[in-house]
Amino acid sequence: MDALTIHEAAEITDWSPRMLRYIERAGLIEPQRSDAGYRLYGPAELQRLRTLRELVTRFQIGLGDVGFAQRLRRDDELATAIDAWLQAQPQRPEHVPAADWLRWEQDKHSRLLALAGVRAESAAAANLA
Amino acid sequence: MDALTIHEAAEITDWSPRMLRYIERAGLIEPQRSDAGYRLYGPAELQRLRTLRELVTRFQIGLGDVGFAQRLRRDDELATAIDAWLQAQPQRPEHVPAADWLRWEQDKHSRLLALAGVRAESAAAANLA
DNA sequence: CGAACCTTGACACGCCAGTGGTAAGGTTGG
DNA sequence: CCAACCTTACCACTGGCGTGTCAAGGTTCG
Repeated sequence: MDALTIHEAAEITDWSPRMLRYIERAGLIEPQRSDAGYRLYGPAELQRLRTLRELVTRFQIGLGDVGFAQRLRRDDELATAIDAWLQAQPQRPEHVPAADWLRWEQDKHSRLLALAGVRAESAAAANLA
Repeated sequence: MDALTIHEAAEITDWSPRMLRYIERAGLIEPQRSDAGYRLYGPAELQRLRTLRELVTRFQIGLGDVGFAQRLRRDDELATAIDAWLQAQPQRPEHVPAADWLRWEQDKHSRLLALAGVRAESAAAANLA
C-alpha cells in the first residue's frame, strides 16, 4: 500500500499530526480510513497538504479563510448574497445623487452576476454590448 | 445635510457606535468625514449597514469572513490560487490513477476558470463544446 | 506478548475577533 | 460658555483559532 499514516504524512508535509487532525476537522482534507480507523494519506492528500501550506503562508491567510472560501463555493445562496453586498463598495462618483447611485449599483450588479457565470447570458449581452 | 452622525446611524441600523468604528477598521464600510473628522453616514451607508447585519446573522458568518470575501474579489492572484486549491477537492473517482487524476483536475480547472469569467473564451469554447 | 504506533477527548496557552467601557481632548449649537 | 456630541487610544472580557501535550484505550508487527 502506498498510503502513509498520520505521523509519516506529517513529517514529509511539514505539518504536525495534531494539525493534520485539525485540518480534517476544518473540512479541508479528509483522508481515507483503514479498517481500524487509521487515517491513510495518499499521494493526492500529500500534495494537497503541501499546497495548502504554501497557500496559507504565501497569502497570510488562515485555515478558517480557506474553509470559508470552500463554503462560498458550495453554498450558492451565500455566494450570491455576499457578492451582492460587495457590489456596492467602490468609490461612489461624487456627483451622482443617491437615487441614481442605487440604480447604478443595481445595474452593475446584474452585469457582474452575469460575468460571474450565473446563467444570464441575455442580460450580459444587453449590458456589456 | 442628510448625513447622520455615528450615534444616529448606530441607532437606526441597530449597530453600536463601537461596532460602526470596528466595521470601518475592518475595511467594510468607510463613511465620509466632516471637516472636523466626524463620521458622516449617508443613505447608501445606512443601507449597507442594514444589509451587512442581515448577511452576518442569516449565514452565521463573521465580519472577518466578509472582509476575506472582499479581499478575494480584489486580489486576483489570491482568488486564483484558492480556486486552484479547491478544485482538487471533489470525491476522487476510485478507479482513476493519480497521474490521470491530476490531468483531469487541471483540465477542469481551466474550464471553471473560464466559466468564472476569467478571460479565456477560446479555452471555454474548446472544453465546454 | 510488548513496543510503537493509532484513535478520540480533554486541558492549556497565546493570539485575534467582537464587544463594551472609560479617559482625554476637539466640535457644535443654543 | 456649556452641554452634548465627536475623535482616538487604551483596558477588559468572552470565544474561537492554531498548537502542544497528556490520558485512556485499540492496532500492528516483529
